[in-house]
Amino acid sequence: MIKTNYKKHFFPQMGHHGMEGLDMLDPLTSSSMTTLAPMGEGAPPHHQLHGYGAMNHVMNHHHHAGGLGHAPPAHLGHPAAALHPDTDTDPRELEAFAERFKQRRIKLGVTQADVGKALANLKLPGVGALSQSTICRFESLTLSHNNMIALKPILQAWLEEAEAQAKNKRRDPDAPSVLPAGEKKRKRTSIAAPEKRSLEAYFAVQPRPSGEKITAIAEKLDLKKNVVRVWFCNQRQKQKRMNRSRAAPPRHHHATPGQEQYFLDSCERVVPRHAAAATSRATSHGVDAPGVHRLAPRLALRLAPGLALRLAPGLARGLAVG
DNA sequence: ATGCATGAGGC
DNA sequence: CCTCATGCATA
Repeated sequence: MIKTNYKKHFFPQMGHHGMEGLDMLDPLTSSSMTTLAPMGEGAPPHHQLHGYGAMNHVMNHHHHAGGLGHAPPAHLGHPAAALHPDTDTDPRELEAFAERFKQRRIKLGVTQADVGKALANLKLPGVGALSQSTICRFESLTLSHNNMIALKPILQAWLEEAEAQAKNKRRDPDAPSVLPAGEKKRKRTSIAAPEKRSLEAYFAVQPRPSGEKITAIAEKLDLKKNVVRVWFCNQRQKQKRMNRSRAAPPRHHHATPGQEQYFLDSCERVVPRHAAAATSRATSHGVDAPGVHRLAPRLALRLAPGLALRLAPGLARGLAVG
């Protein structure tokens, strides 16, 4: 089965360790008190992080969608974006910066995770630490355009500060890093390949299935409804992320009911009834079940997503008509 | 580097 | 419910 057993919220009492590197701004020399310690000892208990473990999440009050910065108009890519001289919203500039950033970061000998933590030391208003994931995504431009724009100035500030500190090296014994006690770990559901293929096929014709549709899909693939819903949400985000590569504007391509039904049918019964199939393998501790194998996907046709739209209609009508 | 997830906001 | 920004857990 899909084991998604994470334990809901739960914060460690915090205090979590005094994290090591306090000043990761200067990784090379690793330690200059000036940049101060992340959190830990005397840290003001003011964090409203919401996550599990202990990292912070910094989005302070107010705006959200604007991210840390703001949200400039940013329209999806038209070729001729010579309209606004705003060099900061230019995808090209972002791309260039991301690359420079990564190179210089590496040159400084700092990891993505280090950068994330060090950001908190920058003490910029409203800016706290970020995860390795986010830094990685920034570098690979796998964030939304607005998110990239919001993060750029922050990372740029860090980079400058880090390079400045790298110049005047210093040394200091190091800060200890007592790793905190273990916490409950949340489990990640792992959707098996066959199911994933079915979901992708469906997504190709209808990226935004209704709640009922989602329920139907979940049923057929033997996945929890929420897992399917989240999958579609994440898929949409991915599709959107940096619309680079060209403009693929917001087409509302609506699939005919027939098309949807067709795909639903094609995904059908990937999982045998009952038999709690261990679709997702227990990632990690095997709290889970015995290996159950799933049947091969029933997709009648292996079509490229794009093709599916053009070819499926006829078939759909003939086969299913929803 | 990425997949699945949470949560704040917005409707 | 969705969108968005983010992150833990993983591969």
